Amino acid sequence: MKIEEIIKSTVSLDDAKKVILNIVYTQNVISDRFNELLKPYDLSSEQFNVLRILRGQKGNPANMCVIQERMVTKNSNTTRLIDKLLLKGLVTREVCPENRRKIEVLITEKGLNLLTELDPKVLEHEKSLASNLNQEEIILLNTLLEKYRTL
Amino acid sequence: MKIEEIIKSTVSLDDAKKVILNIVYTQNVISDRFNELLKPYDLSSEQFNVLRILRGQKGNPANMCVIQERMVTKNSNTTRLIDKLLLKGLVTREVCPENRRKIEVLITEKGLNLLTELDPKVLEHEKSLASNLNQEEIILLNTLLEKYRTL
DNA sequence: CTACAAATTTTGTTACAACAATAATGAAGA
DNA sequence: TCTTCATTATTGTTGTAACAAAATTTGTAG
Repeated sequence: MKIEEIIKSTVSLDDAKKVILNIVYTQNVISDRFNELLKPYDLSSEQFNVLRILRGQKGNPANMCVIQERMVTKNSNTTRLIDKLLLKGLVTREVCPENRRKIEVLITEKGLNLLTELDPKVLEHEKSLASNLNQEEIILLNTLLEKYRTL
Repeated sequence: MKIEEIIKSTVSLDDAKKVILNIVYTQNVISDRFNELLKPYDLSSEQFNVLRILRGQKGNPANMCVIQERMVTKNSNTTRLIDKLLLKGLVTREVCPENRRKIEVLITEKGLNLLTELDPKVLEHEKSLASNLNQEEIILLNTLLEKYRTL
């Protein structure tokens, strides 16, 4: 469905404007579907994102700074995000002994198991969204988006 | 900058995953810049969006349903959004006489003037974002995004 | 060794999003 | 007319986002 129909625009839109609407709207579609996927697990997409960053650390602890800079959507209060994960027993949090300003966050077995359970569903989500584009088009889309946001 | 560098990923990512990250991240870039633009005017992007919908009505009032379905990002509580615009004197709100369940929202002179003031800045924002792509690439990007989100 | 600046995280506050529950009105049928 | 259902909008509640201010620890210049 074209973006003009979606927002029921009566006038035809400039292409530069359309790109913005298309990106914003497509992001909403992605998020909505992803939140739907996560809902049964009582996990927000941000929380999931942090868990995956922690798994990517392969046993090394991550401090708040590291987590923040690896998040797609930078979130000013990582502390409270970690609080939630702590409550669910999905991560541990300890003061770093070398530098007591820092905090070491680690994913727990329970967190790892949850991710393992989610992995196939997330993969399916990613593949299903991209299923209307062939490999070449996907690569092209990546290139264009990267080029688009370069200032 | 490539999306892998941005999220400081150590492993190389699948293209289907990269598309998602690219769309989400690009949307963040767009929003951040747009909010920056609106900040001096004490207007949120949602509020701006509603004002533009109202101007698009060309004098005809819009009720809540109409506003909602034309918003790019559907927002469950349009009522409170309109409340804010009312407080600033940018819109009027009245009960529809034909059907008293409905509400007629209209943009005021003040609202129209604000939009007129913003128009060139918004245009500049749109053009500047798209400035790294030529016309052909922009159209291609629109096509690919539309195709991408089709289920 | 003290004082001051930088780095890192936490907390407070305000506003907004999501979702369900409620209210108000209208429409249609027994 | 009365009941019931559908439509439209508002409100309540809970959680989260944004942003600034504060707190804690470290490094360093005098």
